[in-house]
Amino acid sequence: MGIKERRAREKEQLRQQILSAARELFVNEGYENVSMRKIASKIEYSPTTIYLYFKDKADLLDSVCQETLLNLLNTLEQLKRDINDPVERLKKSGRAYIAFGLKYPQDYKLTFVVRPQFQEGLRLQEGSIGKKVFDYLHEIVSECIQQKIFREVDVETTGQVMWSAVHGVTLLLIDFPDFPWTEEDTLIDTVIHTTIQGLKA
Amino acid sequence: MGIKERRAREKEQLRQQILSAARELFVNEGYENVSMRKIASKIEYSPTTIYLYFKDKADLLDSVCQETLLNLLNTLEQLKRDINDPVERLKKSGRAYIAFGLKYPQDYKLTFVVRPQFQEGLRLQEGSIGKKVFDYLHEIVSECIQQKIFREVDVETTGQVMWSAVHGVTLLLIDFPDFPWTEEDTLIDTVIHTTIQGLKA
DNA sequence: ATGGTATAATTAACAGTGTTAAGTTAAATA
DNA sequence: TATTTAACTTAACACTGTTAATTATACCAT
Repeated sequence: MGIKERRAREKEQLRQQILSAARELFVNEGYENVSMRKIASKIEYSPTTIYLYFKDKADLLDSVCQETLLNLLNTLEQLKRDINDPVERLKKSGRAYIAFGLKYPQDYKLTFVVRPQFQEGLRLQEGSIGKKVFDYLHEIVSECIQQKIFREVDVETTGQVMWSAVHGVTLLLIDFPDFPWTEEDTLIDTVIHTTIQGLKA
Repeated sequence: MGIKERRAREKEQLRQQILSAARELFVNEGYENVSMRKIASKIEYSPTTIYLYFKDKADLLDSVCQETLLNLLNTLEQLKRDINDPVERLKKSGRAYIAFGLKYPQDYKLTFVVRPQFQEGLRLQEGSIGKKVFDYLHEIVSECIQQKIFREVDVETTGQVMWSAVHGVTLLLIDFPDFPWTEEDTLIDTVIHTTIQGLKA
């Protein structure tokens, strides 16, 4: 009975091999400049083998991004345990989100900029990791409103405003590293602080 | 002596024809889904003719982008003349900026996301239109601070915070069109309003 | 151990891409 | 009218993602 399991294990192993080859190439050379043949040759399989494990190139990208999202989610969940005050949690979470983006800039862009472009009609599916990340943000914001710390704007909008701010500054810092930014941490803190203040007022 | 001029005029005319055919296709079908052959057939020339006028497909998109950025700049300059109150001007400018991004998502992404990545070490080039757009923002923010409407944060940081907000929401709306956003205009207004409030407080 | 079977991986091919080199047509000059 | 020059097209190359058909491999029952 162990044979089927070993087989499944081997299959999973190859899947992971494809996945990590794809990530490395996507990150280093850009999604568009990476062909299925290039990925295949990296792992020394024929190009079509990949199609036995992933529907198409976009699906492969999607799987790579799911992994990234999972990493992000874990980073955030870690914070939830340690902090009680919702505003403080929101601040720290925002910082953590941005820090994650800056630590893995190419993975961040792959997930939040490239993937949507090539996975047309991508929505936040129920149960998906992306949904969970957003739910996490949603939850904190929700608490801030319940405790009457934020003014009465509906939860959805408030969360989306917060997301816009952190997403925006993350991408700007990634894409224009040579721009004369004010000191990085200052900028990040000011973005978060300003947004939170704006939501209070 | 008029012949050379007529020829030059005709050449410029075809260049414009290519440009506007490309714009229309890029806007309607997305840069990735538009082939050189498709553009060529739209203007009833052979595909290779385009290469007599533009270096490659990226250059074609770049030219489209420059034109539209110029439009944006003109739109903003118009606002400057019509509105006196700096806060009101900032609001309207933010909305115009976002509206531009949503109308020409490929242009916007090319300028502010894709190009910086592939032209490593690229700053907003001195004299470029992108730079001028940022300078414009800088100028308004500067006035808001001078008039003591905004709290005392230095001009650079304030401008960058504002940019982060509009950049963020623009990209999110472009990249996740199927996300369950609150009504688009509501979100945009709230982002701008929140950021401005946060900068006042 | 051998024949059959399911599964995994490959080869060959299609229709399309951006782009270049070579060839052709048309127009302006001498 | 012949020649030069500019504009444009044809044919081709080296790719791309992806599918159908085919081969090789590993397992199972006899």
